[in-house]
Amino acid sequence: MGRLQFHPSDAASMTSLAHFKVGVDNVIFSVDTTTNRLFVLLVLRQEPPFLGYWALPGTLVRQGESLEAAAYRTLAEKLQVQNLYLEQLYTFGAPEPDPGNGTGGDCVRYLSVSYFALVRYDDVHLLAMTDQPVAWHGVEDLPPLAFDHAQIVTYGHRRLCNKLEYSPVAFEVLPAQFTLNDLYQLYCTILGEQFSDYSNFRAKLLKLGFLADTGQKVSRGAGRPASLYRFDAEAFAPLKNKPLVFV
Amino acid sequence: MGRLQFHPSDAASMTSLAHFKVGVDNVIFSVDTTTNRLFVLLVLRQEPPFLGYWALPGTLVRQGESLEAAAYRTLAEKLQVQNLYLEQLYTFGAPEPDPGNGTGGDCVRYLSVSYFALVRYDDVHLLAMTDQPVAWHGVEDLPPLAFDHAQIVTYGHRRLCNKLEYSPVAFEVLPAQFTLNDLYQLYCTILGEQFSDYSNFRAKLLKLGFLADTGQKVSRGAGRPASLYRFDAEAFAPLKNKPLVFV
DNA sequence: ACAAAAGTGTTTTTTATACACCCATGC
DNA sequence: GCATGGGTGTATAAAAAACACTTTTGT
Repeated sequence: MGRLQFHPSDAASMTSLAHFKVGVDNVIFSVDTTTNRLFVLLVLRQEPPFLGYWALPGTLVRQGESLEAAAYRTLAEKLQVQNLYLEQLYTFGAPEPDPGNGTGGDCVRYLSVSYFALVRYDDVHLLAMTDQPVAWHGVEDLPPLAFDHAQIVTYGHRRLCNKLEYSPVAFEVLPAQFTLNDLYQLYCTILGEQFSDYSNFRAKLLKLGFLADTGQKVSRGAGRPASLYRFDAEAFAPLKNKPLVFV
Repeated sequence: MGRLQFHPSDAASMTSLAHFKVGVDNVIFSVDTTTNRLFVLLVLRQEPPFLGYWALPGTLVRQGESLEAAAYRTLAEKLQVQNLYLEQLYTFGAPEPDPGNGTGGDCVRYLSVSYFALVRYDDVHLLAMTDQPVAWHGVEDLPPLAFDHAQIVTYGHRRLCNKLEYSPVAFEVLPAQFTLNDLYQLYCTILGEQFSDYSNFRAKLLKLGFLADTGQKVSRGAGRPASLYRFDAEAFAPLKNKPLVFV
């Protein structure tokens, strides 16, 4: 991918260049469709700084490892999940404030590339095998986070809302068969309450033509049983890359 | 900004971590409103690799320098411009393919953070004082670019199109006073020809209410003189952060 | 029977789109 | 006058939004 137009042989300014370690931080969202809560995955730090604070799962990039590979590696240590598609979010790389020890800017700097994803809640198994606690936290109810991870989560949430509106990510997160109300609740959970009338939401989604009625019904407590639908990827294919709006 | 949850004291895996130099590459767009051409700023490389190829202006990040600062610094060396607002585009950081010299992954890696901006053509003065040629190139007519800069330009163009549709960047690029046709031509130049009827474009923009008629007229050759408008930032303020669509 | 949830339809209001047509100026 | 570009309006279609109403179940 992208490289630079400078090179090690460009020795003139070499001495003053910054040395970096590069890390990746993952903002992994999930929705518990039974309680309708939006969660983000956090780990409990076991070392300073920010010992005892919750933080986004991340790691430093190793030799020969791509950024994405590093992101996937950290997650593989903490959870088992199917269909994980990470998307790059933002790169934070301000120099750390000079600690005042007179070493100047000569020390190693840290740069953080953040990735985000939305995963199906039921497909995730959190791994307790590591000594580092891992847990879902409701985004509306986050503890104080290490570093500026709270901002990163906010940034990721905004990106998630946007994605939801113009791409069919919702169907990667719902079970294979779902009711239209499930779908509606999911949108409400992520986008907030007042984004559309349920009745109009129904009509709009059905008219798009990529929701196939399976014929099966499901009854949840009182009330009329709902039809179970599935996402028809083939019917959706021609709409790909179109600027269609889901809500 | 963002940092990591690991730290130099985490020495266990230290040995296998990658060392990075970090560079920034700028995708600077501009529109020549007289010829209606979309340009991107390129520099001619004077050193290998890709000697003699055109490339995006970039530099390596120095000690104590933020990513953005580095991006602005490179540009300051190559052009004088007012109102330059860089926006982060993407971070490319795949490990370079092993050169096969047996050094393994132990060498320094390069990571590129790209930024993009749209600048007012008339506000730019290209600086020839440097030994490196700098020039505008039409995006529809690019020479072969160094590294994968062609992809970065494509990526930036897509981002520019999106920005144009939901934010008032166009007015940062037009002169303070402009005709509605100027505005229309600008949109055509960036988005491509068939995006909207001129007449409907007019009506839509005027109804939004943040274009103030200055009362002045300008006559350009034959035809009825056009009204000069200006962007009314105050009238636009309440629409900020709204998902309004410009076209 | 009644409440609850699913699903359908109707009405009203905006937007989008495609034009036709009038206006003011240079030549 | 008439070609040229600026500017206004209209007619049609589509979409968004609000909400009334019917259907089918559990209790």
